Amino acid sequence: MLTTQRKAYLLKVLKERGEIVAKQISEELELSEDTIRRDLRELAAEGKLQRVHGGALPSSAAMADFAARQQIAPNGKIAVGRAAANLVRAGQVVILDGGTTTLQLAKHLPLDLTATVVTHSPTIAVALQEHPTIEVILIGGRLFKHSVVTVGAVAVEAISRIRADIYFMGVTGIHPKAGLSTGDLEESHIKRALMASAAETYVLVTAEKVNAASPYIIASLSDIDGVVVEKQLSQNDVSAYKRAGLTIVRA
Amino acid sequence: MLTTQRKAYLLKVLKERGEIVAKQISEELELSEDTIRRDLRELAAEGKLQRVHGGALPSSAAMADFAARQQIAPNGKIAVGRAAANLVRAGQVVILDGGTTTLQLAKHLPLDLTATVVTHSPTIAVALQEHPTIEVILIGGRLFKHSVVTVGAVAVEAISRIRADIYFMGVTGIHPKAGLSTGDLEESHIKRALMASAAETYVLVTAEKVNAASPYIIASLSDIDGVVVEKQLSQNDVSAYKRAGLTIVRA
DNA sequence: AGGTAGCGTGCAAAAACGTGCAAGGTCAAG
DNA sequence: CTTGACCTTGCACGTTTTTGCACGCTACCT
Repeated sequence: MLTTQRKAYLLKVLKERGEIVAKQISEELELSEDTIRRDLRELAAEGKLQRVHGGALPSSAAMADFAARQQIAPNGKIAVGRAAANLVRAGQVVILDGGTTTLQLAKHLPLDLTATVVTHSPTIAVALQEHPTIEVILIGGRLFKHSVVTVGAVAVEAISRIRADIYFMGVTGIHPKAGLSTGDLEESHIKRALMASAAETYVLVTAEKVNAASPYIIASLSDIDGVVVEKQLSQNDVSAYKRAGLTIVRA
Repeated sequence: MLTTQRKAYLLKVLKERGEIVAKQISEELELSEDTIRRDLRELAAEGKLQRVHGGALPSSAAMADFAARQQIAPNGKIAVGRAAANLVRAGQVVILDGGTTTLQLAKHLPLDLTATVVTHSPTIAVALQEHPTIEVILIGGRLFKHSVVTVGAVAVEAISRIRADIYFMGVTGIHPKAGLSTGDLEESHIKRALMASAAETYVLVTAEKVNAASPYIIASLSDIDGVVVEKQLSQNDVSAYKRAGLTIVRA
């Protein structure tokens, strides 16, 4: 095992488990604690993590967990969410992705709207619990903690049995050539399955995600029907997507 | 558990519950009171909290106000939840019912516990998202809004494919003759399905539910293995359940 | 006023730490 | 192909930190 690999592993563990216990890692990797400690010291010097007695913890709020991200809903996300909520018609079956932007969508659904919402995000299910006339269908499966959505074969299977009118997708990047992408492989599969179960797919896009790409490709622009973007984006920024034939909703 | 995490945990508890009781925390974390007291002393020195006899309080009045609002869970539910959490062993597959008492159970699972939690409650899934080492399996289905749990054929089907070690059930009534009951028919079906998928079933019972019955019967006392009850209940109250062969855990 | 629960201190064992060093491996110049 | 510089890794050693326990003191409650 190479040093670089080992450090990557450490950062991965930190992200997934939220902590690193030096002794535990040394057993997992069958290396001495000294080596692990050395790595931790170096990663701490690079600012990638915070060294503590016994192991390491995430360096800062930069690695902020989902709970923290949730509290600070930027205006962009609120605007995009509200605009997308207006696209929903009475009686429709709507699929809502997980994520902070779609959560804003859910919170902005009109109180007199009668519709069915399908989601794989327990957070959104809880948020819609107070809505009087919306029927909620929750997709089960293994909980992917980082995004707080269910993933896995069980989830894909459940999704395949649903026919929805419209799917609102969240992404971490949208790019004219690379298409839509996200940071987790499992999630990209789920998003594809949700697309396949919906007649139309709209992507919710806040400014920082435009012309960006993440490791895992979900689909190309030609596979979706429209995007909801922040009003502040320039004509230049959206022209490529308009040319691709997408409906542009400015929030 | 790392020292730094423990201090973070203390501050979190302080924020959520509005107070810290040293003895209580030492039981939750399975550490000596000395260690907790030392931590409290250090945090007090940093001005992060105010040390008092028996534990600690928020340093500022503004914080105390916020904390007080959060503290809505009655002591009985907290005690029963905590006692039930202690029944969980490392590596087990645990089914958690929906409800406020089981939510307390989830919140009191030791932070270093490795286990799998199966639940049909999105609320519990969200609460466990912060837990570092617990794998969460969410049961999908139609959301029954009153209790915020999934129900229906899809849920029953998903449950039937799971084999768990122990199931913690919430009820609205437990009665020596009528057995276990709840207020919704769909939920009673789900609870039966969950029982069938678990090797053992424990029922969480707060004082007001003892010797009460609701419209829909879930099962008889002979179908379950134990109950977790509040300590305040008299011997008289529990004797009927003891005679039925149930394990009684007093919280 | 007396008993109990909580407190702080000192102490010892255990765990984690940093440093220096040697064995082994890699790579490139000779 | 050999040599030497350089890096990585595990171990030994002494140091520091952490933790639980024993002891006597203090605060709180009845």
